[in-house]
Amino acid sequence: MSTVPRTRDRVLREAARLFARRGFHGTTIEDLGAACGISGPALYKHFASKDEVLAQLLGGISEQLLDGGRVVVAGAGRPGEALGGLIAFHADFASAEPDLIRVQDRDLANLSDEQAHRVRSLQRAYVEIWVEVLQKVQPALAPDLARVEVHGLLGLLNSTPHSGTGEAARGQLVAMALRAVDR
Amino acid sequence: MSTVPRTRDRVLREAARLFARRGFHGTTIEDLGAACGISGPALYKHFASKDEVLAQLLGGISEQLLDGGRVVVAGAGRPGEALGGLIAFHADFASAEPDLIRVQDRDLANLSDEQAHRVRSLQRAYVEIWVEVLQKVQPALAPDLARVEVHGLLGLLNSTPHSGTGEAARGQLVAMALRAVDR
DNA sequence: GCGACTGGTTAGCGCACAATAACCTGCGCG
DNA sequence: CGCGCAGGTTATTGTGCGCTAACCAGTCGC
Repeated sequence: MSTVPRTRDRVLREAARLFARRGFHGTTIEDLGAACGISGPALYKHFASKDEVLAQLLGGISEQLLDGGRVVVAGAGRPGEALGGLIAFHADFASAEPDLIRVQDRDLANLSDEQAHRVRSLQRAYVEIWVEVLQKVQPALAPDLARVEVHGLLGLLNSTPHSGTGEAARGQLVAMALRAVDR
Repeated sequence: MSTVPRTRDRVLREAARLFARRGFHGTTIEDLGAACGISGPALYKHFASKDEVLAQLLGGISEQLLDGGRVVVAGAGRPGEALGGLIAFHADFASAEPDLIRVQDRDLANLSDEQAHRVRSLQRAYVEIWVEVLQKVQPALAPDLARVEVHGLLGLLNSTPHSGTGEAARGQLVAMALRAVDR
């Protein structure tokens, strides 16, 4: 079915787990291979370098969030609905993938300049979606304060790696986020 | 005046800056020395190892937060006042020291098991202070949900490295945090 | 004025680990 | 059947970097 080999995906999944726990530099090529049932340099049959693994991982996350965010906003009617949708969407993601959340804002610094730039612009675009929506909900809010508020919301929702990923936790965080932007 | 040499403190300050930007493994001993005006292995006159630098840094942060939190709670009257005090206190810290915030939850994994354990218990104790206060404010809240809520608040306030450290930003985050726990 | 200590220097060692080389196996295919 | 290639293996290389060694300058106490 999949034209792309399955091992590659496996590597990315395990990389998320290991990088989240021990960090990028704290994980060796051999660790990563072992976690995938293959060992060591076999990874180079699928990725050009260790850095490329990280780049694929971070790029994938950022694209997934950006795409999802766009879909949510496109499908929403009133701005308030869009904001609620973004909160729910991000909470879903953070709750389902705490490892990815962890890696995303922790190991960006370990990317090559070029890749880091790419990922950062995706992230920026995602944040801008939020900022635009928030500014429609609260037109009086200055743009830079809106950006502060968005980063605050994302920080709140991204606390899943520390706080737990259950359905109850997710609901709690969503409720807090909604109260935080409600006035 | 200070019985302790000044260079040591300088190293810790620069370490915070460099670790925050490039990460622990992304910063070499020589980088760190150079940033302090000395070069390379001179660090070993002040620290036994690179890891000890990180340990001192993280330990210092955790103790500072824990002590500060205790003082706030001890000096507060009603529980609501204590919670507001904790929020203001943490916002002050996160706003003044975004680098420390960054390093704290990013490079914990690079500590030795022993040191990591020490730091983690300090962090846990700090979180417990928040949880206890929050539970007094909202007695109906289940303990584990209170913990979720606290981590959410800390995540929100800890967004300063992404969102900016101005006075206006700090105020915005505090306001959000207060709304998030108000009902 | 001379040991001893503090805090700095440069040179060099050792090792972990990313990356490569060289080799093997099974499988689709004309 | 033989050939190419996808996807493994182990052995090896190269190097970045943490840390030690050996040495030197200033400053104190006696």
